[in-house]
Amino acid sequence: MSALPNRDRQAERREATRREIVEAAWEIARRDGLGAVTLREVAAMIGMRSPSLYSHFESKNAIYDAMFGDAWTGYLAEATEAAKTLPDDPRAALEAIAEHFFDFSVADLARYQLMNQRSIPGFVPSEGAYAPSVETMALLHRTMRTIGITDEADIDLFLAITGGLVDCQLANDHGGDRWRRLLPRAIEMYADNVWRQS
Amino acid sequence: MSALPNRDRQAERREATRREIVEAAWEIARRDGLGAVTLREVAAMIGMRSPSLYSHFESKNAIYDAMFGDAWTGYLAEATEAAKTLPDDPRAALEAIAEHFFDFSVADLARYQLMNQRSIPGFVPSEGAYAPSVETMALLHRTMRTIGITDEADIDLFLAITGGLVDCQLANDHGGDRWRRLLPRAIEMYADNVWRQS
DNA sequence: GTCTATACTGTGATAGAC
DNA sequence: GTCTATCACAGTATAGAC
Repeated sequence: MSALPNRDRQAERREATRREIVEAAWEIARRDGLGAVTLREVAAMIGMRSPSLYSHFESKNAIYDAMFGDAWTGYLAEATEAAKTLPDDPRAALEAIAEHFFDFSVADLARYQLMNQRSIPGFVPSEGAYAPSVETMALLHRTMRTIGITDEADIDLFLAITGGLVDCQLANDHGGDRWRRLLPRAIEMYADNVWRQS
Repeated sequence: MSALPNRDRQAERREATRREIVEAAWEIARRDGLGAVTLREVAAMIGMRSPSLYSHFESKNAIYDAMFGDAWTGYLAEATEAAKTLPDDPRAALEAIAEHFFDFSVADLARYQLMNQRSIPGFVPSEGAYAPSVETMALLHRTMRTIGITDEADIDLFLAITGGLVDCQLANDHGGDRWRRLLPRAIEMYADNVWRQS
């Protein structure tokens, strides 16, 4: 359908190869940890030599960068979908948001470390890869507004509580639910505080 | 005074060299980040070649291990001291504990990453280095008991809230006080929840 | 444009001389 | 204990085959 069908096919092929590389990197990261990803193994998994990766990514960190963008884009998509079916009750809505973030985070340690911790020495996400993260924050602010929370400090506190529970869960009880069980209570506590005047 | 003065002097000298190595590693970690520590630079800082470090530490991770033990020993010492002069008021005591932990954490990012995050790929603290961390938890439990908090879930929630604030501060507003300012309110919120029946 | 072969630098780690 | 020399492996640069 395009005026330049050849270009499109090339671009598609190129994008497909980039995806292959990133998917291979995710596989290693999930299996052996984020720091265990090596260009040689990524290349071997898709039948290449490591220098060939440089035809598609300018550095190893550029691969991490694509993974970072991937992860936040995935979360943004899920959160956008979830925002459509939030409970009407403000407290139930808060809990739904927190539980969704918690379960998403805990489902993939490597992904969480890449998204929310500075786990790779020297890696700083690019502006482009950071965009879906910023967009996710914007979505959170809009959603919180519909719940009746507009004060930025209130949102900051919500983020700290939710993130703190996730961190404790992953660091001290990986695979368990010791902190997951505290989530409803934590949200109740938070809601009591935010709406303590009314 | 010893029966084997020579042995003592050797042991002292050996321990002094170990300290030199660890201090050099801390200096690099604070300046360029935890992951930027290299054996060659550590060795150069104390006038050695890198292979010589292996006479004192069996691996690079063993140096990280000593640093990990260092950091928690330092915090345990401060916390033990601080526990002696806690306010009588339970809420004020809680806030003092949380503020002390927060300020200690924020004062040194590299130290915090080593103590509380899995920032070094493949590094797992040894049992010995972990001991002061366990001891710190025991101290926290004892202190919380004097405040009137005995339920383990209550303590877990306290840890999550405090740690969450620290993480947000370091990740999103390093050097600022955006989450530090929320700490008194967060502790108030927590106390309201813990003592909501009374 | 895509991939390979080769090679350079820096890393943690080891072997053996002194 | 500390050195020199060296290793295996990492990320990466370059030149050239197709």
